[in-house]
Amino acid sequence: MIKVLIVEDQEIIRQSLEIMLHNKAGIQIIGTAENGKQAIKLIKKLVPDVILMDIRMPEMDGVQCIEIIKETFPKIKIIVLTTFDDDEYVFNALKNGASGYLLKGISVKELVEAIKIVYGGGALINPNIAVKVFKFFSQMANADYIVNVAKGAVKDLSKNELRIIQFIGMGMSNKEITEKLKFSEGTIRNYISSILSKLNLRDRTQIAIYAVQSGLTMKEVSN
Amino acid sequence: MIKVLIVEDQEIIRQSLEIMLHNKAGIQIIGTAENGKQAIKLIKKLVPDVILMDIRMPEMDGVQCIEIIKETFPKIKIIVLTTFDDDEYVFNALKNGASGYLLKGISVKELVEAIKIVYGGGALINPNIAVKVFKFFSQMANADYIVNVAKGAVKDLSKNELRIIQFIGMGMSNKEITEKLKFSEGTIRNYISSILSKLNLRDRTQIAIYAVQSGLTMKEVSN
DNA sequence: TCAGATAGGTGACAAATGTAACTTGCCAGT
DNA sequence: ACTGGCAAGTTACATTTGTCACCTATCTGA
Repeated sequence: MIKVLIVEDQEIIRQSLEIMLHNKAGIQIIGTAENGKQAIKLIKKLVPDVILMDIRMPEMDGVQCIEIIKETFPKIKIIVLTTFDDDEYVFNALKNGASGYLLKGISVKELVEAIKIVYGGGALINPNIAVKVFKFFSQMANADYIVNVAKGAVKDLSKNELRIIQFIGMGMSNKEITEKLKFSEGTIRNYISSILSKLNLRDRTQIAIYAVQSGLTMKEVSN
Repeated sequence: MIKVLIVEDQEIIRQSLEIMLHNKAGIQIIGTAENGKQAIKLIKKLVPDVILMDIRMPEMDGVQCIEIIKETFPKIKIIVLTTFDDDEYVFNALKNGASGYLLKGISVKELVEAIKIVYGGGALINPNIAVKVFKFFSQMANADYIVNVAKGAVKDLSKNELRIIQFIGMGMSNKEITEKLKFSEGTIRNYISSILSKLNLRDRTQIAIYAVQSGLTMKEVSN
């Protein structure tokens, strides 16, 4: 039995969701809330497995709500239901860890399916919303022109150089990096010079941009 | 009639795709290719609407192929078919502008549906792959701790300040920014000082990181 | 064993960056 | 007409950053 909580401010929709999901095999609606604040209180009592949540709500909007829920109950899966593809919200909701993003026009069958997929650790995006996600990625591709690094060059970087790139990507000054690695500041500067020439960049700011864009900031350095 | 081209190195799969899609209403297979190079030649002759493409291929891999196709024929839609979720490829394919990313285990019905959606300007992600995309987004969220900006502060930024943040996020020096906006370099520096204190950051490197992480670099400044 | 590479370090310098205090010109509101 | 506020600019200064030439120790392969 998957325990489901519905969070939705419009009564009509809230009720119709309840009716739709009522006595579907494997699904049990354990409660409903009208806004974010109520939802959070309920969650603590009822501990649902999956939450269906509207994104536009009074009091506390869905995005904030997701953020809070995910902090305290990272295991609870959240499916965002939205009337129309609210540009603004999509990415923030995804960023905060929603597992699904669906339009309300979805069929009962699809919704049930979605709940099961999400419960099982999967994720879902509505085709209409997928378009936005895809656009986002191609924007990232365009962003490449901003800091352009010869692809082969990255292989030439030593372990220390990679670590320094990460630190720069976290916004550290030379002094701070000096403390992390146990080199002298002069050495750090020399390393940075070498990084700049290898990657054909001009200054630490460009290194930082490269680090963030390429995701280096978040990787472990093994080499 | 949607004109479809199949690009797939394994003969069995290539043929089975052909058979699957053979005489489906609204779909016409206009050709098949075994690798990227062949595909590009064919595209010029046949001008398909939608391409079904394997991502792992000899000679020229799918990612490169997508990049080239999208450069010269941006209107052609591409659906990537993959045997298994090849981590490496997913993001690069999306970045280069693929409109769909599906596992080969898909049913005929779903595939036909997918082709139509993509042809109509939509996009698709397989649930299994959606998981990766969602993970990617939550990674971005985790990255927030690196450069931590008071959320309220962002509202205080003026239009000029926002534009300067974008330029810094593209790795420009003060001189370069001076040329873009028509202010004196001193003024730019004053603006940056003001940005730093509003966002409570220390130097332009941190501004750049913030710009990239928050996606500001890619947005239009309207205000 | 000896030449050469490699990791780390120094010091001096030029350029870029950030800060602060002050000026100027303009506009809105009273 | 006066005043406060704001956008833009100027100047001077302290700090940080990047470059370069050169030093030292350690190790490695012929």
